[in-house]
Amino acid sequence: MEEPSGTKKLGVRALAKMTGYSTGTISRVLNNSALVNKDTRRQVLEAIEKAGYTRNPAARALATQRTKTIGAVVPTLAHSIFARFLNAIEQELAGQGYALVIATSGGDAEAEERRARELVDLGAEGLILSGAEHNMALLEFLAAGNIPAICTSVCEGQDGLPAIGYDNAALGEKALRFLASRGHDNVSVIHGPTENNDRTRLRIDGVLAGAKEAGAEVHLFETSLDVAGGASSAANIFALKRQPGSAVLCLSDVLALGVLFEAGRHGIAVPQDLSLMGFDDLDWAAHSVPPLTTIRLPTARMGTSVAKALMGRLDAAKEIETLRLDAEIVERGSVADLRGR
Amino acid sequence: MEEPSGTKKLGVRALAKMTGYSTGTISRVLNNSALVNKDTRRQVLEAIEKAGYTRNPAARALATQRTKTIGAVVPTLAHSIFARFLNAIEQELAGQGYALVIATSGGDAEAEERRARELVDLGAEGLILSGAEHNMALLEFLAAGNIPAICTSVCEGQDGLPAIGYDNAALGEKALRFLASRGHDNVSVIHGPTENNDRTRLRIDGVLAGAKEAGAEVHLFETSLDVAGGASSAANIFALKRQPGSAVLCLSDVLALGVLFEAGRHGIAVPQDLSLMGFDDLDWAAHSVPPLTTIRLPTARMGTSVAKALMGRLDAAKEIETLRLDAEIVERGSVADLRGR
DNA sequence: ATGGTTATTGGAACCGGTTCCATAATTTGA
DNA sequence: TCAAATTATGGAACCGGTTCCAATAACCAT
Repeated sequence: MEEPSGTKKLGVRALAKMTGYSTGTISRVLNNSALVNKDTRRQVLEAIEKAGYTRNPAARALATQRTKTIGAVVPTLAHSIFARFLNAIEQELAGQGYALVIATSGGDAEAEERRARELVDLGAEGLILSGAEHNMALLEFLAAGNIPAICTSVCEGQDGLPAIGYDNAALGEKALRFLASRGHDNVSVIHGPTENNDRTRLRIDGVLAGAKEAGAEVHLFETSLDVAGGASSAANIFALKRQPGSAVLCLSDVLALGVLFEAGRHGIAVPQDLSLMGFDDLDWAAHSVPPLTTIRLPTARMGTSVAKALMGRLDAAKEIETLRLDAEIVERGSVADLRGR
Repeated sequence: MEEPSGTKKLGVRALAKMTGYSTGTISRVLNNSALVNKDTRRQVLEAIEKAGYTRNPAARALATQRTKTIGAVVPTLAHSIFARFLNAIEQELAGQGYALVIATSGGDAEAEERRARELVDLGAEGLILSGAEHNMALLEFLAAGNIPAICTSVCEGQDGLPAIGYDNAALGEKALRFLASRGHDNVSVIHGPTENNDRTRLRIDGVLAGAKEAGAEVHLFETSLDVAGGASSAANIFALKRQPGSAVLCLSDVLALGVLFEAGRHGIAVPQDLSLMGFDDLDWAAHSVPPLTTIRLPTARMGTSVAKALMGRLDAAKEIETLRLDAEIVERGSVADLRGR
């Protein structure tokens, strides 16, 4: 209907007839096999070029039992932290001829399972998951199908799944200790939803542990994970009669941006009147006023490592090893040093 | 090597043997065909469940000649504007059982062509491209393979390609007219790289056209498309002996954030001392100090439309029609009204 | 009972590369 | 000069669902 032109279908067999060689030879040329005569290769390539042939990916995948596709299920693409992560993965995969298929779960475990199944059903050979907390059904599905998968953004997988990421609890603790070391013994912590988000929960656990050790007081404020959430939490904090502390720790930089704006709106100077610390090190953090002291998450390195691990598993049957990347505090100007005052 | 356990391979034929039905019937069940006895269906489904069978996507794709996969090539995933766009696409596609494969080009036309080919070679049935400006080789490739593709973020495709997006030039003009209508007749325009970015060029063209009509003066500042770029351009502008105007128009919100920070750093009040206008309407724009007056791009609607159009083309051979979405100015507090002063 | 449907199912052909095995051609070695 | 390699190539079998056509069974109205 679209193409009443050509001679039906253009496949290896047609190419074979055209060139006088066999399908086997055509295929060998297509795959850069060493066992083809230079001259033959040239002829075949010419024919391919002239005929405008492109190979059928499905047939190829069926015959080789490889799709060279890996899938990633992330809560959302709308947060730059995930986008950055996927960007790195994609870069790494592309270099080896792999494709990245993505799906979003909205942070829901059921949805994650569904989407993961769909990705596999559409050809994904390996999966990248977010966090360590997954549906039992998903785990069984992965085990049954012997599908390699990696938990990311955490450093400990669930139920035998390997993980590549950072130690959220340790980082939370580190952040609080840092603040305490600067004399802040009463910290307001703003964080996103804990439901369906083990990374946030782990960070909170770490913060609490750090507070206990350092003898600091902590107040938790849960809100939506966006600038608006950060701003409204800040407004709440500022409105409290009894000032709940001299520092605000945001478990995501987006929240910190909201706090920064809200502080500006109230004429509260950072860090003179209020110290602020973030988590992520987003693009703007180095340029805000004041520049934000935050924890730099190794998002890009994580993406690269995940991609490499998965490809190693698929291409060379190399077992995927859990990897803990470290993240350091980037000290800029948003936290005041209260010692000795 | 991995599985010395089972009885070799588990396919429809094995399932047929197990249940006593034929491969045809198994397939019919798998595809929810209406012509299967209720009872038969139940039995087959049970067997499938028990055996933990999952169908081979490649074989299915080969037989049906459909992969239900569409590909998107974007300059980068690291900018939230693209992430938001892809998020919307993914949501829409997922509802219809389609998968989204992504690739990044870094804004380079050669790379775009290469990546587009790879996506098709990996199974993409349709392509989503950014901007209207593409490699000739890519266009030929698409035409030769009769591969549906859509140019996005623009409202006019290249060489017959359909487009779904907004009118960058018109919006640039609209922005400048808006500023002029508020009494700003000397505007500094900060924008990202124009090389390999027709959208930015179109916006600039529009701005210049608007300036001519409104009798306003315009100064262009090109920089990198990030907060740092916005900040450094702002610093340059502030440093100019002769104040080049009372308003800064940023052709991307990220740049405006940099300007906002830099202004704060210099003690320049927005909008009292300087008016600022953006482009995109990112998450934070409604919450900054002052909230940013900007042009809200219909990113999500664009994503949804693109997905729908592509699926309509693939599932129902419906021709893709170029679509111009409109974007309006969101007036918040960052532009001062100079009239009558 | 009879011709004609309608509801189900069997099964082979097919989708289009890949790959292994056999064959043929050319070279190497002793 | 003959056997053993080495190099190229042909070709059929195969990957695993899908689908079309034929076949059987059950059902209907006259």
